[in-house]
Amino acid sequence: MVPRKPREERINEITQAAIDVFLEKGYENTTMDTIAKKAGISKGGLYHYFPSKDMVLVSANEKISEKVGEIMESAGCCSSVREGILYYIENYIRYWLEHPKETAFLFLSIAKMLENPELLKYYQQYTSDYVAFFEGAFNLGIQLGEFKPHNVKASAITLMAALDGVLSYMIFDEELVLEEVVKQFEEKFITPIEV
Amino acid sequence: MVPRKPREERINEITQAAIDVFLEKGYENTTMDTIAKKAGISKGGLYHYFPSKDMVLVSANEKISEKVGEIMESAGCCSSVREGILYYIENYIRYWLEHPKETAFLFLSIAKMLENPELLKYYQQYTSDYVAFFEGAFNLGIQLGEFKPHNVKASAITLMAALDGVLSYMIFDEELVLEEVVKQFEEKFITPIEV
DNA sequence: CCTACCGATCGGTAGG
DNA sequence: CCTACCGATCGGTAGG
Repeated sequence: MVPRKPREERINEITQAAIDVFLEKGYENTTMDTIAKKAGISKGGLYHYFPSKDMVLVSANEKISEKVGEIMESAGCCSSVREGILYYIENYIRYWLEHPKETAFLFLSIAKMLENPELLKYYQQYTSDYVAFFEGAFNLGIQLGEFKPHNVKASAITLMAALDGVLSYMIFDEELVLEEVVKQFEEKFITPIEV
Repeated sequence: MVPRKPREERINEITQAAIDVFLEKGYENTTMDTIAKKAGISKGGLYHYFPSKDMVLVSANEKISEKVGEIMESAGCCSSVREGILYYIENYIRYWLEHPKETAFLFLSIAKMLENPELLKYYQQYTSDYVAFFEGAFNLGIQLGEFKPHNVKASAITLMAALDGVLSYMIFDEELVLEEVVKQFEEKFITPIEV
């Protein structure tokens, strides 16, 4: 028997269907059957592709976070390392700010992964990529003489942490303007390490 | 009919029972009946004190976060504002780091509150208290000539955000030592504003 | 023995 | 503050 569609593609469709329902109804209020129906598949068929609802969560989380990878890539085109990092910070915050439901889902995913040792490794992958991005950028900046030598990994983690942390604050506090926050991040995380 | 115990006390007992079960089994795997049994009450009785499972979550969250208030108070006794803020940063991180289950629960609570407009106000209360603490500290520091005048609210939010954000990183990344992280926070958030 | 599924139903639980 | 009980639903699995 020949598969109608490649496995990868099917997984992609299911993940997108899951995201649609998760964002509309929340994770806990979404049934596997609803996801299956939306993906044009049976529940039994869904379990052929995903071993559990948790793994659908992980897959949805990965897909939602893909946008962040794109922002990283675009940041590479900036004229200086400094501009690249600022570009990333601004667009990272902007993306989540413009997608509050995705942000709530992101936080739920983190919570789920933190409380489930089986899932923790997916979260580790997700964060180590982001930290590596900043580490690479800082190192490049040092190499190019833009930045002073410093503890690059520690800086990268603090910056990533502050970015993640600030998201939930910004969602409900309308006084917090994007430009203000970006300026803050520039003052705290970039200016001090500049040559 | 005379209540056997004051309402406040009963709510406290139930909240503690709920925390015990939440931390052991996770929020979603905890039934109202289990909480009730643990608190020595019936499920019907439990609903006399809490209108919904969500409100038990909020109450549990408040109680778990009480420790943070105590750290704030202790920080007031430090010899300088600088030392007080450092004391708070160190003990805030230490507390959550030593209680990873509580941290996972905290993140879950945030996620729940972000996705439920009804609950958002509880989260707002929770954060505005913390931001106010740092705002107060920074203002005092400026008054006493320890710190340079600067955008105090923005600094407070960025610092709080970074603190919250760094927690999830530290839980799984064992390379991240408390002292290192505290040093980072000092460099980024205190040294630059010192006179 | 493998793949890509399906219709039907299980044992157990939920908040109220 | 309880017993009794509801309408509905869940994630996951069976055989084919």
